[in-house]
Amino acid sequence: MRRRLADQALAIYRERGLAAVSFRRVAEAVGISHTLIYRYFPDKDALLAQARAACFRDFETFVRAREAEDGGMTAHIHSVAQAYIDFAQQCPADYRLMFSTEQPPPDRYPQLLAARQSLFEHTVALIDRYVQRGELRGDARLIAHALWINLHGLMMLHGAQQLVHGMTLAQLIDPIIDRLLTSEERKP
Amino acid sequence: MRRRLADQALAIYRERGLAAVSFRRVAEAVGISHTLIYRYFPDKDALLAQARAACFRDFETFVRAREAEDGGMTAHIHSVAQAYIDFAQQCPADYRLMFSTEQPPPDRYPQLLAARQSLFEHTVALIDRYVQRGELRGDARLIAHALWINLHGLMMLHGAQQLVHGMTLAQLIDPIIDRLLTSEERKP
DNA sequence: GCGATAAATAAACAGTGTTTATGATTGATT
DNA sequence: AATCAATCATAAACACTGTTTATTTATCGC
Repeated sequence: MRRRLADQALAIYRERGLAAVSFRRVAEAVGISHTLIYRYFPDKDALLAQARAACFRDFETFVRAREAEDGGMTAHIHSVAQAYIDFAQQCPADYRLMFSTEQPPPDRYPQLLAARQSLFEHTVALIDRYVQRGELRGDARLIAHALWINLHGLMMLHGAQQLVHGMTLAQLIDPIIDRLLTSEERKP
Repeated sequence: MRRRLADQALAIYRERGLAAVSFRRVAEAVGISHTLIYRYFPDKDALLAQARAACFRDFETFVRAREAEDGGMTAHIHSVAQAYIDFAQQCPADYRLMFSTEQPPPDRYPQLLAARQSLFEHTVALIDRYVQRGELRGDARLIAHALWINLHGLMMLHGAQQLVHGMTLAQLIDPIIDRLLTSEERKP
């Protein structure tokens, strides 16, 4: 039931925006009274946190389904980056909700924290594999950070329509990733 | 008067969060009736857009005041990056508001667009100076993009408390910038 | 002084998250 | 099987919100 409510909240968010996500509307869509939601969620933030967690799980499923492991390290990591970009473009609402700056501290929602952490740890693990094999130098977690930093920063500028015209996102991010994978490790 | 209202809205936002920014509260703080705000702003989004624009202007003033031009290119650009990080940490609310994912398309608010563009163009200009002098290779706008992408991505991961412990933001971003400034230009 | 215009407010509307009171349903106990 | 308690579900109410419409107040040219 928690899932049905969160799914419905997400559906409304997707097609009508955050302001349209109200207990009344969600409850009506599910077919219950709006005060009954309080049996399943302590407040609206908790409902949205659950919806966010669902987004992160979908995000991870999407990336896992798209990553191409059989073309070598470079192709593999590029495919992950491309999957990240594709998801952000195909599901802009989900992406906005997940990375909204106005959400309460995620410490209070362990499921959300876990879903997001799981996605990130998947990236760390895949990079660490190549580090272990000696194909990549450096700390896997730091490289994963750099990758996420660039992907998220790129999507942010894209969302703000502040990118140079006439270039695809792939054209912008690919050289950055290449640089990330080929450059020597530094010790500051 | 528009400024007074936007300033007060920002003040309330800073200390009590977005949910607390209401026409009633802003109007009371300024000493007018809440419906009078409609003489100055068509709706709440417009009021918030004005507050955002003020943030961007403050942001630019802050960065300009902090950038150290007399230590050479590398020190100069590092100082700008550090100013960016410092502002985001000293005024987290302003930063959240400026880069909120839930704002209406900024095309509708020319002042906001101009303020943000002005800040970005300042970065482009400063980098272009070094490109013109031959100290830096590549397209200034692309390099400025890469810089912003990394800075914003870093602050996002920081805000999500997803960065490795025991490292300052400077320790994370400095090697990235060094790499950005020293690596050869690529033609994808 | 007076009418027209602008400025400011008050009242009202539809809708919100949340709390409290009220009714329906179930399940176990005697 | 009847009853009591605990849960489930709803309805009503509260204090808000953004926004619209009506009403009052002030200002200015003549």
